[in-house]
Amino acid sequence: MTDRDDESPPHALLENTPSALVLKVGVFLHLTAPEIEALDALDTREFGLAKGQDLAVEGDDIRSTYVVIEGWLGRYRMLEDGRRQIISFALPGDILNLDGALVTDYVYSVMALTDTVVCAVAAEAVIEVTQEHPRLGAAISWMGARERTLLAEQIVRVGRRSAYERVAHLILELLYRLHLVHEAEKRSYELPLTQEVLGDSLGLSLVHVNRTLRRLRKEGLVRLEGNSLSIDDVDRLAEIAEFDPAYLRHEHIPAAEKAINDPT
Amino acid sequence: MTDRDDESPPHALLENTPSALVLKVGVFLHLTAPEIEALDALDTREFGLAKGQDLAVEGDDIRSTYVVIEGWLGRYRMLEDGRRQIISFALPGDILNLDGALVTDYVYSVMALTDTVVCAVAAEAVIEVTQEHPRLGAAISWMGARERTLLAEQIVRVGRRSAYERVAHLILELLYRLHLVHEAEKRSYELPLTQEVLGDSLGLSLVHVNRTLRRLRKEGLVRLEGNSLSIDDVDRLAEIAEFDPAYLRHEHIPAAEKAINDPT
DNA sequence: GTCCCGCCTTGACCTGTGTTAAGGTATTGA
DNA sequence: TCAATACCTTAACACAGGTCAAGGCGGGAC
Repeated sequence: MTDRDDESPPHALLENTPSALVLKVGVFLHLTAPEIEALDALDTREFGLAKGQDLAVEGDDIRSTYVVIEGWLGRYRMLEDGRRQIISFALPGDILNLDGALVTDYVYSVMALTDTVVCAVAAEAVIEVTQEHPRLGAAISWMGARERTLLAEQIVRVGRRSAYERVAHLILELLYRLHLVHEAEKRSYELPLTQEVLGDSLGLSLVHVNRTLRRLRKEGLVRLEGNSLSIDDVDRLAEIAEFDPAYLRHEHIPAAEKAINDPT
Repeated sequence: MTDRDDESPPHALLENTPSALVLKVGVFLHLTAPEIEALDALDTREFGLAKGQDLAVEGDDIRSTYVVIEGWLGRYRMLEDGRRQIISFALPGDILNLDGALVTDYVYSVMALTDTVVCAVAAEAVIEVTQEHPRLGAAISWMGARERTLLAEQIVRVGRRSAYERVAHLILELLYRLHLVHEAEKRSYELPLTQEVLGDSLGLSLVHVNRTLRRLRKEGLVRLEGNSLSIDDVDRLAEIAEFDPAYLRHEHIPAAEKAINDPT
């Protein structure tokens, strides 16, 4: 994971791409030539966002779907008194607002948590493509299903786990998700989130996140220097968090391939 | 809402239906004759579940999608020490396991919270239908999007709201959802959930749910006799919960109709 | 240099919610 | 009739996690 010239290390996967969608969809579907063509024909627009900028805010009428090329974003909701809940993180390779054409005004906001680059695709165009290429529609359903799984897991995390378990669980989820897009080493990764952001994701206060991290450090489970997080004992951490990566699978799943390839 | 012969009042909407799917999908898409035909051709199997029975448990390899005909179910996860988190409720008219063919083994369990009747459809068949009728695929994407919204809202509820707000918020969400399927009066409905179940949904203990309901009662916001819940002051409750029903819309949305009807 | 600002860290104290325990009221079934 | 079960209710107490407050450190702007 290190022998690569070091200018732009991890997301080489996603570079030079007219349509990041092709790569994303290609992760779990062997695309045919016409399908690739159709995806590439979508007109896309790549642009950057500085840390802290909102990609969209509640009430916007978004008509685009976005593929994250680089950086992290967070979907969140603010309450009137300033409390914030981060609903989900979008990492490189993730898709935001998949159903832009179906769901009209947005009820959450999306913020760049680091400097980011995203690629916008007209949401209606995505739908149109699926009309002609139903397999792509199935692929999209699949992505949607995966997102639901992530959300469900977040509910369990926040609803029934202790602070200690929550932090451990999230750390592991991020490790696995980053692995899938080659943005993590074996047991470590760059975690570009402030403790405040972590708290707002986990339903904890900044201070308690700090206490909890301290405890994990003292117990020799993780190390955290600057933004570099490394996990010393993945197994024990997984045990503490009762973490099972099963819910994160999203490679080619034979059953799905079959169902999709085999119309009628 | 009362002038109807009273044998089987509310879900008349869903009765005598070879395929509850037609009704469900029809809620937000004007179906064409061939589409209806295709949906009706799916072979379905209706069956009942007694309260407390599991429709599926973690690890099952479910190959069916279910439409809830009658009764309430809950999707949940158990932790090893007995803690339970209910991720979402499925009410009459809701669909469970929409992506049965795509996601292999299930990472949650689903339990009948009341006596229920569900209608099973082979999940792969659903996919096949969408290959031939792409508009149906879009409709399914839409349902998926709606479910994600519900999950996101649950995350905010559990992550950043107080017990008092959580209970109020859930009470309102259920009111609105039941309205959509004609299972609620204007400001009241049957709430067939024990306080333990409410707690497991809201990330609270049974005892604290009780305390909180007592408070809502004492403040004249809701009445609860047996399973009959009625809300005395919807507006104030909504204010307390910071509840905005926008996220629950799922009627015909013009933008979506257009996108879907207008291929290329 | 030095001032500021964003972020981390820690301690002291407070409170919302969990836990334990006990009893109440229906309902069911023998 | 009584016992058992399922659910609700309430009180007393405990504790996880929130809040408040203070200070540290590093990097950027000037």
